[in-house]
Amino acid sequence: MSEHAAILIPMLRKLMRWAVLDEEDRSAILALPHSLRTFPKGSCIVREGSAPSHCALLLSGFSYRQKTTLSGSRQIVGINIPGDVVDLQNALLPMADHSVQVFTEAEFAMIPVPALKEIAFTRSAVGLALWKETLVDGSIQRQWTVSVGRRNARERIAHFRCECGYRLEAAGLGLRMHYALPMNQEEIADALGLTAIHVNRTLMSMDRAGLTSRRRHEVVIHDWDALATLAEFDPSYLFLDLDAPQEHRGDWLQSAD
Amino acid sequence: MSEHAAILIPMLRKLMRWAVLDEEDRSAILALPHSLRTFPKGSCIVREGSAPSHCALLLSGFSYRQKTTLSGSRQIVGINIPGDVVDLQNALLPMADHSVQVFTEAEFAMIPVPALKEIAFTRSAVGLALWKETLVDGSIQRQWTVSVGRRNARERIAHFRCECGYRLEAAGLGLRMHYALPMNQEEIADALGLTAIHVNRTLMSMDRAGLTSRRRHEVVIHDWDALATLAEFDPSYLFLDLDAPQEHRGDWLQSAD
DNA sequence: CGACGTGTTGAAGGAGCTCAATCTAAGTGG
DNA sequence: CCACTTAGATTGAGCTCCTTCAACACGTCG
Repeated sequence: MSEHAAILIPMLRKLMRWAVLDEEDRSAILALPHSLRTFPKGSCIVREGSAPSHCALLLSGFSYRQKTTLSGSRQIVGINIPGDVVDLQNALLPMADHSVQVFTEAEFAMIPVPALKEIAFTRSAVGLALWKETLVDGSIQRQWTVSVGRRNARERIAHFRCECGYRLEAAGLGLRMHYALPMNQEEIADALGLTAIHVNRTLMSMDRAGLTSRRRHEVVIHDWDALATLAEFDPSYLFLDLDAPQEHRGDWLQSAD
Repeated sequence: MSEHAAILIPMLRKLMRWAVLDEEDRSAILALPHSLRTFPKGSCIVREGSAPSHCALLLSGFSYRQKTTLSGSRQIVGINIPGDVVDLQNALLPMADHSVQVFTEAEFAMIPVPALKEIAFTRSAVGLALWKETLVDGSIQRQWTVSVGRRNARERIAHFRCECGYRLEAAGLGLRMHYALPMNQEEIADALGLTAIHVNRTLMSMDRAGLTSRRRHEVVIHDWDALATLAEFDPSYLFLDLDAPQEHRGDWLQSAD
C-alpha cells in the first residue's frame, strides 16, 4: 500500500463533481489504501463471473466494459477514462456481471473493496458521491441502449463522438472537437452494435461530407452543430453541468447534516 | 402520509434480497412516510428532465422506463414489476434522465426523497440495500444493451421472455414458464429495438415452432431449455440467486459493524 | 352496429452484414 | 537504412434481416 496520497487526486476530482466533500472527507479519500498496477494493452482487469477483491481506479489510459456471447461476438457496454472508478458495480455485488479490459497500456490504483465500503458508509457525503457515480454510469448506459436500439449507423457514430468529446473535455484530456481515443474500428463497431466494415464506410462518408476527419486515433469534429443535430445529442444525461448539481448539493447537505 | 405500515412490505422483501436488515432497519423501512397513488393506464410517473420530489414504489401493475428521440421514436430501457423502487435513480440525481410510465393502471406508494435519503445514510444496511438495488438495475441494463446490440429478433424475444419469467417468478407473480405481462407488440418492439410488425412475425414463427404460445397478455413457454439456449440466457445477471449474496452479506457485516 | 385498438399477413425496398481482396502505415529485424 | 511483417483501414459485390407501406382480420366496447 502506497503513501503517495496525490495519486488518488483524479478520483477526488471526479467525486467532488457529485457531492460537497469537506476537508475530512477529502483527506479520507486521499488516504485510502491502494497499490499501483500497470496493465498491458488488451489485458483484463475484471473477468465476468469473478468476485473482485479490489476496486480499480483508472489513472492513465482507457478501458472498457464488455459482455461476450457464447457465439463469440461481444458488446462493449461502456468506456472509461482516467478518473473513473472502473468497477464499483462489480465490487459491491457478489460477482462481476461484465468484464473490464484496457484498450492500451493503462495504470490503475487498486483499492481494497473493504476500505472503499468502509469510507462509503462512515462518511455519508463520500457514500453519496460514490453512489451518484454509479447512477450516472447508469444514465450513460441507458443512453447507450437508446443509441444501439433506435439510431442508425451514422447517428450512432455521431452520438458516440459527441459523448466522447464531452467526457474527455470534462476530464481535461482534450477538446470537445479535437481529441484522441485509442479505439480501432472493430472496437467502435462492438461498442455501437455494428460491424467494423460498416463503421468504416460510415466514417469515410462522414469525412467526405466534411463533418469530421481522423488521423490515427485522433478525431477532429469540423462542424459540431451538424454532428450534434444529426445525433440529437443532448449532454444533460452526462450530468457534467455543474450548476444543477451545485444547487442539489445544498439540498443534500441540509438533510444529511 | 399513511400509517398502513404493511403497504411497504413488497419493498422490504425486495431490499432484504440485497442486504441483511435487522429488526430496527426493517421497522424503519416500514415506517417511511408515504402516500398511495393510483395512475391510470398510460400515464407518466416521472417525466424526463424533471426533478422528482418523491420516489415511487410500485405496488401493483407494471411500469417502464423510456427515452424518446426528437424524431418521435422511443426506446423502452427497462420494465418494472411490483416491489421495484421505480425512480431511485431520478431521485438522487438533480434531474430525471428518462421517463417512467405505466403499461396498465398501477398503484404506487410515493415516498418523499428526503426521507429516503435520510434512512439510506443513517442506516448503512438499508443504504447498502438501496445502492445494490440500483446496481442490479445497472446489470440488467447492460444485458439489455447486449440484447439490442448483438442479438437478432428471435434471440432478443427469447431472452426478454426468459428474463420476464425469472423476475416475475421471483416476485411471486407467476411461473417462469407461464406468466402474464400486459405489453402489446408495439411496446415489445420499442423495448427490443425492433418494429411491431417484425415482432409479430417472430412471435408467430416461435409459436408455430412449438416453442411458446400466447393468449391475450399471457405467455406460455413450452420448451424452456430450447428458449434459453436460443437466447443464451444465463440468469446470474439478475442476482436472484440468494446463495451467493448470503455469503457476501456476511462479509459486509464484518467490515461495517 | 360501427369504431377502434391490436394482431396478422403480403410485397417491396434498404440498411447493414458477410465474404473476399487490396491497400496503408507502423513496427521489427537484419 | 531497407526489406519484411502485420494490424488495421479501405473497397467491392451479393445477400439477409428487418423495415416500410398497405391491407385486412378480430375482438371489445361505446
